[in-house]
Amino acid sequence: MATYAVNVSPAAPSSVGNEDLVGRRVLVVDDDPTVAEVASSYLRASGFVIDEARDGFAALQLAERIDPDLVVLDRMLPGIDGIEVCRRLRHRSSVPVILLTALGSEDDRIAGLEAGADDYLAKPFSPRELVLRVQSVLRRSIDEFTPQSVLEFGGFRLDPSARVATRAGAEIALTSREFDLFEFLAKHPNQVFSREDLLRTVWGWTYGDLSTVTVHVRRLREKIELDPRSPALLTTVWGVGYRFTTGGAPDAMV
Amino acid sequence: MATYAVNVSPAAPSSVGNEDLVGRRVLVVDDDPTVAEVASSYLRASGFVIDEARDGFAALQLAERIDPDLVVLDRMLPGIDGIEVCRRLRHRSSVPVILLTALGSEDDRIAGLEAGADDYLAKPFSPRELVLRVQSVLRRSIDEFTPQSVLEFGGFRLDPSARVATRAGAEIALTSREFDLFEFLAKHPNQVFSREDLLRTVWGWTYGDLSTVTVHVRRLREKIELDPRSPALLTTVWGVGYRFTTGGAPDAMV
DNA sequence: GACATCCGTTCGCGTTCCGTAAGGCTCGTG
DNA sequence: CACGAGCCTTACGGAACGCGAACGGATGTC
Repeated sequence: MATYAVNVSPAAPSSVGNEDLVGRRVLVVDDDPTVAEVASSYLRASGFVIDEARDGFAALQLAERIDPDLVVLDRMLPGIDGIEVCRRLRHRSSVPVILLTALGSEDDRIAGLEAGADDYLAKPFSPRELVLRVQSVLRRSIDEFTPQSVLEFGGFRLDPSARVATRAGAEIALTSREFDLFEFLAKHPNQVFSREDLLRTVWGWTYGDLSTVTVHVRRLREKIELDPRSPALLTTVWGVGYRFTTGGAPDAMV
Repeated sequence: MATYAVNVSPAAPSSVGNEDLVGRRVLVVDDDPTVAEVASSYLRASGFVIDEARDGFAALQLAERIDPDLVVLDRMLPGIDGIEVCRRLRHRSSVPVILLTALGSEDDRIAGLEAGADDYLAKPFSPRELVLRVQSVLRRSIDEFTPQSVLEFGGFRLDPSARVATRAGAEIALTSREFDLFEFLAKHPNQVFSREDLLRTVWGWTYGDLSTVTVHVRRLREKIELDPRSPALLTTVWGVGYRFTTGGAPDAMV
């Protein structure tokens, strides 16, 4: 089944799979042992490596030592306040922070965002949602700092940073949209996407004319398919959407 | 005529529109017929397909059979306690659970969190709010780009995300409905489903012509059975329905 | 300012798929 | 063995869908 974790920015097509998240270090900061325990065990079950701190001071010290990939931070803490901890964390690193607020009050949210929190969760929260948010935020931050890798498959080569596509060394002249579409499909091969899916992820629209997708698929086919009349790579799945196959026959040469 | 993808709730930062939720299966578990009835009718009005159970045991059994997308679970149940039901549900699937608690007591909340509930609602609840919570939780649990697990059995291979079915490596050309039917049956082997069951789960209808199922079963048989005249995998259980056997003879040769 | 490029939209056509209806067959029961 | 209900098979019409071609507007370039 599918999903979405709250993404504020219009659906970024992430290439980071859940398996890339396994082993990441998460620091859980809460003075309530029960809450911390529940959160930790769920996160651990999802493959994260967990450290815990009971107050702000310990949190800062620990963060310094272990350099976590993400921090789950309670807003209300004995000693240094959660907001302040967040600010100080941010002062010397760009570690993502998820803030746990007492209630979804507007003030808390604003304060949290100002302090540099990446996301927040109102208490009482569901541990499963916490896991989803952690994964989502981590995915985003990994995306951001991972240099875009070049995609190679079946004679094609896609360079996202240069925005150049070649087949057997020869450049394929793609327009901007065509490249975006191609890139997304190439990053998620052997998966069917509906026109709505593509409109949301590639175009970043939540509504719109679906035939836009149809036409662009057609144009893309014209440039990458050997025989655009009977597509071999970018195939239509009737009543569902489109699927990109990198090369059922391994390395379908040109 | 243009076809539009419309997101009904622009307020929510999620990219999953409400239309994606229509037809999802919700299991409502409550021993009080009045409560169950109210909840069911409201959810049904919002486009969900509803099944009901009166106690924990029936709930677990039904969940096994129909594989719901979400469970609305009363905390107080005759026989097995709601919390325990939740825990057992979680034991073998990741189906989201919304717990109905007698009152927002702290103990209930903690116990629920530990058992893995996704959200709560204190009784008496507003049916309107229930619908909203169900939609919200479902939206969260839908992760679009995480490929689903591939099913393999007796020479067959079913890839739900690619929507490709193969036997011994050779692709079987299935239509959309045929694939859905095949997928559902393959996910619940050795179980008998009535035509009503299939119409509800695969088609997402609560009423309709049962012969629709009959015909599709026949069409599916034509494509997956070695001898469609005497089916070996998708067999008829007279007066009851259909059963799919992954390979009565272990690894039914090709 | 003229031109080329790209993008989103529109319309008509051919195809595919689905649901339903009708008749024949099969299985279980009395 | 006969009957009836349940199931299978076939055929068909309509609706949904995808495709191709072309148009007009917006944008950027020379």
